[in-house]
Amino acid sequence: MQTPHPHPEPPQSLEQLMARANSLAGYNLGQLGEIAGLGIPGHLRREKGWMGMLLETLLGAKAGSKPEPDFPHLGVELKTLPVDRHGKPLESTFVAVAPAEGWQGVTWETSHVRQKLACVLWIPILAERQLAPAERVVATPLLWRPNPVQEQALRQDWEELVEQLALGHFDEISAHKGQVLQLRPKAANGRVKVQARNAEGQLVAVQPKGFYLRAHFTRQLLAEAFSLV
DNA sequence: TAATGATCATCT
DNA sequence: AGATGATCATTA
Repeated sequence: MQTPHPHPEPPQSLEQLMARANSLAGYNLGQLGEIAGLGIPGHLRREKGWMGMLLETLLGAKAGSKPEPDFPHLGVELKTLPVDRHGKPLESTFVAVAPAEGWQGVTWETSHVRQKLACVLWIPILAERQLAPAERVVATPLLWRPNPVQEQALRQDWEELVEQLALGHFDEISAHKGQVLQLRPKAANGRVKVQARNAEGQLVAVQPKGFYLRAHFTRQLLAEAFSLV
């Protein structure tokens, strides 16, 4: 096992990326934050993306806000996943923004959701809320591609949700829709608005939304990967 | 402003 | 407890 490097270059191969990811398992975030030379917050109330940014740094992902996979050369998206002591996800997982307009002609095959989920490096982190960030522990990583059953479930939800968006129901869709994929607010706050067209074609100001994976979906994909089957 | 990284806070 | 709706930091 290698020792984590503070600021590695982007990995040149999938094998190198996985070797790095495996080398982080077992460390707590206090140790890793120190290795990376980052400040370690006492809580994540104001730094909700801190765990994700830390893992990006240690794995050599491109920092910043580019609309690209975290490892473009490898086609791999990095996602940290907070889990409880049993490995059960504690939160849903943000996937992609849902544009308020322009859905006509968009298909699942070319969708950002499918592209983002084509190949994901999941880094589960024991992150129960009672644990301070420094005490949270990195678990065994999982390189995942949707199997046919999973992709079909994602596709079905995506098509149902996008149909509603295309029909002008952006502002009416709640998080209750979708078995594995849902739409939820995704904005700095409730005053942020974007323009959408309603069912009558009128321009209306709506709160931005994003696609999220339900926790039971990520729970199942972890279970399938790590169980005996 | 819009994209990245997500978790928080509250209600049921 | 679990899920929904709301929110926070940073960067280009």
